[in-house]
Amino acid sequence: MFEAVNSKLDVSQMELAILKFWKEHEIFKRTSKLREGGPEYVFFEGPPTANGKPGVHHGLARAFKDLFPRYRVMRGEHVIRRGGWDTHGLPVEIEVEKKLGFTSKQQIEEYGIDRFNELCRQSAFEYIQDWERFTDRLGFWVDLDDAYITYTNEYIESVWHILKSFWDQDMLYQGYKVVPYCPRCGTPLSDHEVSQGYADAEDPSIFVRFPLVDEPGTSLLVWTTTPWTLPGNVAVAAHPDEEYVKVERHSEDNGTEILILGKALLEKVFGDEEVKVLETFKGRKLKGLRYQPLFTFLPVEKPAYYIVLQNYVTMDDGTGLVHTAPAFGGEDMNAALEYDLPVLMTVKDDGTFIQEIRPWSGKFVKEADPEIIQDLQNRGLMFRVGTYVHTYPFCWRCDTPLLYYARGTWFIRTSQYKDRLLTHNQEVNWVPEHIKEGRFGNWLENNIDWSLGRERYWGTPLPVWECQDCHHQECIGSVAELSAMAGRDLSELDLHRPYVDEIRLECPECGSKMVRVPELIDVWFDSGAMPYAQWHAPFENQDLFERQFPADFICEAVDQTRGWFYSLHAIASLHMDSVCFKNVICLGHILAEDGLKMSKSRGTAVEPWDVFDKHGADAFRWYLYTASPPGNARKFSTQLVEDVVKNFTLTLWNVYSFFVTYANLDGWQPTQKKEIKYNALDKWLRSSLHALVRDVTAAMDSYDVPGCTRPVEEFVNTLSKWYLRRSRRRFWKGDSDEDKQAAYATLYEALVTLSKLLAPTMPFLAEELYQNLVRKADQDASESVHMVNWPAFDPAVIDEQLNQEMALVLRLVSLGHAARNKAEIKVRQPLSQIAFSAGSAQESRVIETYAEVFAEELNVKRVRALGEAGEAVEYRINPLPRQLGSKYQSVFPAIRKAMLALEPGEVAARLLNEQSVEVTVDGTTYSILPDEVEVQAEARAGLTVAQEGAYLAALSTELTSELEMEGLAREFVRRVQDFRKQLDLDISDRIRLYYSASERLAEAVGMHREYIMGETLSVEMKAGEIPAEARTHEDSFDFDDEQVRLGIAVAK
RNA sequence: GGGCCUGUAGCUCAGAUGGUUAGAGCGCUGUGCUGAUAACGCAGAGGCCAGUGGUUCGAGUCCACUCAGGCCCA
Repeated sequence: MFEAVNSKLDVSQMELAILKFWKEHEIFKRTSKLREGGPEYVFFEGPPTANGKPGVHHGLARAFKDLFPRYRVMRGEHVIRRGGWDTHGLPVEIEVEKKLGFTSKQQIEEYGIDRFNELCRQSAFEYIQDWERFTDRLGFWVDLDDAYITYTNEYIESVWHILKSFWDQDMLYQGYKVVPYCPRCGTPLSDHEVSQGYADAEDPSIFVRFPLVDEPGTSLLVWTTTPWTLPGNVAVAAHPDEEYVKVERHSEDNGTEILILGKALLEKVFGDEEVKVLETFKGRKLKGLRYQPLFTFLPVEKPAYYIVLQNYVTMDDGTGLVHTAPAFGGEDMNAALEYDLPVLMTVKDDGTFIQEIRPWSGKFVKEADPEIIQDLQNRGLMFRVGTYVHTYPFCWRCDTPLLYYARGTWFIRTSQYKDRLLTHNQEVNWVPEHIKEGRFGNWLENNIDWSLGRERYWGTPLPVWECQDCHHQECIGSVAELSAMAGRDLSELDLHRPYVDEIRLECPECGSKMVRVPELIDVWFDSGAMPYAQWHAPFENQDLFERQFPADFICEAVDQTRGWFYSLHAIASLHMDSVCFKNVICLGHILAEDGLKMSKSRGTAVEPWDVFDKHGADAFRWYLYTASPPGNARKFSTQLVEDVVKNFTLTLWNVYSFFVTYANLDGWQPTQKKEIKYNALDKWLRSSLHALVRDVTAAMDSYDVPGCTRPVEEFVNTLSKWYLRRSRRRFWKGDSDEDKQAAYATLYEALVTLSKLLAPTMPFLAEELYQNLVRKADQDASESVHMVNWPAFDPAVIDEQLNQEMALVLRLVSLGHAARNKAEIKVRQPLSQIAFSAGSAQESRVIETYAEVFAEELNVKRVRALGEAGEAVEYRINPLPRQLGSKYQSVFPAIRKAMLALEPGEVAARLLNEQSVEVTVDGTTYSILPDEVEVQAEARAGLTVAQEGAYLAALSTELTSELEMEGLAREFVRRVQDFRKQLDLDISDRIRLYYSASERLAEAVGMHREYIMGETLSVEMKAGEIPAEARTHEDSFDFDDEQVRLGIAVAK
């Protein structure tokens, strides 16, 4: 016996019970143990930071991450699903700073780096319990007890090892580069950090005169949006090949002045003002032209203040003459290197002017802009002042405007290994595919060196020590190495600041003191090093690491393209000369119902626990899998998850509870091994089922998530709405014959297979079905659906033709129902016959093959093909463009015209007999084949007809008294059934039935006595007075002008 | 400014290699059914397939440009 199933499913309660079952029986652990020795399937968990609460978007990634390991385990593979936590980095520091109310680095140092970092260590795990509960409830199987943690000494040591190996290969270098720099955080930002903080900003837009030294009264007109960089100006750049002009205009003091600017920008700059063009020339002519410096706060030790030629100059906006301050722009710095210009460092680390910039010393540079503008105005150098709205980068954490700033920092020479990065990218299967060549490929193509240094506190220290005297540098690759260099055992040392900083080494070159450089490394390097560092390789577990590298599968959202995806890929390419992950699903973002990002302030954020509590994790997961392709952004709401429950879960649940109910009534057991005589419907269902297994397996193997879920949905739908609908009677008919056995066996096979197919995607429901359907019947079966093997399909069972035929049957049945509706004759009234017409001879065969199915479903006595009885039928023919068009190309329209000009009846007759038809166009004769034309039939008047495309159903509506009697009998049955239900009788309760009916009805009941008793489970049926024992169950019914009084007594 | 993606019914999505009449589910309206009933059947309303121009006998599909949105980069 199966456990009785309540047709009303409480999803949440069911899932919680399954969770408990998994926990009590340690199913997760045992699925892994079970597959030990099997092929290794490698999954890398991208470590989240637990210093914020998990949201639905984390559910998205975790749902997708969970799917493939579960599937692979069922395929017999062994998967280590090790969790991980990303614990370092600025986000963590910022949170702690907020708590402490700090706004500057100085406060941190005063507070003490040791105490500060201790708080960071705690903060990184602030919400770890939320994460654990969330992960658990979602059914994401990942080992969090043994998760790797990026702040551990072991992890850091592995990172150091990689850095050292880079150092040894000269991949690590220190360089001066203009970097985006946050003056508040006091650190340069990586590109991926910068990219998170672009926003529209209004900046000054000023046009400044740079008076020429050798041509009094003539000035260069230069445009900039960063007045604060002007004290750092050392040159002006012009494009060598663009046209420039010298113009004369009336100046404000009623005199005239001469300005030089790009010709293309004349109109933009002067608008309606009339200016006189004195001269036009190429930019290269300007080379070396000297101008008077705007400011002379700092001495220059090299030639400066002249025009340089640079190809990056454009005529898009400004004046075509570009102010060059090497300390504050990448292109400026390049120009400085090319022309050997001086670099004026006018700004301190904290973003304020240095002492030498006297008027604005100590002022934050952006705040000094108005004063600088005023100063230039006072000196008559300002041509125009305006504002300019553009997108400008702000610090992604603290919102401070970033400064582009020349700083000494550390880099990895990734650009030198671009070829390797590109080659290995070719080995990766990206889902969606376009990321490979598009977003990620382009990014690699334009690779720039990885800026590694971070001047912060909570992170992996860069293990480079520098001699204070001779500046010799040593990179340390392990704790042992450090100990050896320091001359004492440091194995207990916390490898964080400030402790590492306190270690002083003796310089092997000069014997002087070496101290660690101040930088930490980019946290992305931490997470990108996880394939090695999670195992503490190569210091420990080297063999394990080798078995667990590279990954078969990783999955994160698209924003990781230049984050984790890149850091994994770059480190693996440089360190191992290998691909790091073979398959990657790159998820789109989750949007709120309004199509915008979820926002707490707009109230559009969805709380994941709401979803879990109301509709469960399975439905949540299923929605994410089926709603849209994984790479697309997806709108999300609780309502959409509810629809999954209603349309999918409950449909399946109904089939399941139906099966269990009747199987229990009949005492049916799956273990009964007998030759099964499948009927056509069973064969079709099994054919569909095995095709489903085939397709879902293929989709799973190619990481096609909609492909492994949507077809299941489709199958369940047809299972419920066609197979079960058509097979219902087979289950509740009295005797237990072969046909009934076949029905049970088929439905059981379908349900059990579904539970396995659903195990990776709906792990709870799958387990629930499995426990009852399989474990209840067979105590020796695997303890969990997640421990069984993935279902195999039998190609011999798959009959594509059968599947197509049944699709046609469904279509024709639908037409039959439409015809009945049109005739306004209910299905309960039997009719004499229905005739169908299909578009081709081949399709017409289906009508005969499935005559019985049609007869039963549509309640007709006879089913036939239209036209066979010689009734007058009109035909239309439809030459099919797909076939004929592609065959005859441009002649097709003429052929089509010629076909339609022929006598349709004759053409149809030939085609339906599978003969070809000849048409002549422009003297050429074409032979048109039967499958190139669709034949549409039209029935003569007198039949009730429903038509769709080439298909037609014609219903005979004449009623004989015999048919009417049968109709009445069926109506009678329905009243009895209604009554049974009303009385809340059990489905299998036998009854004694008493009735007194009006004359015609009584006659009908008499004629169909056996049928009625069988349908209503009556052991006795008597006309006349209702006996006392049935009095309590007595009622009257009127229908079809007939009356009946019924009494029911339950037979014991 | 550049790159990648998306745009098909009120909503969520399908629409191989181009094929003339663009589909499904949900929702809505009407109607039928009532031992699958938190259902089901049938019918209906609802689409300038984002726009413009091209290629073609034929374009939702291919090409170019434009517009809107998302993400990434400057």
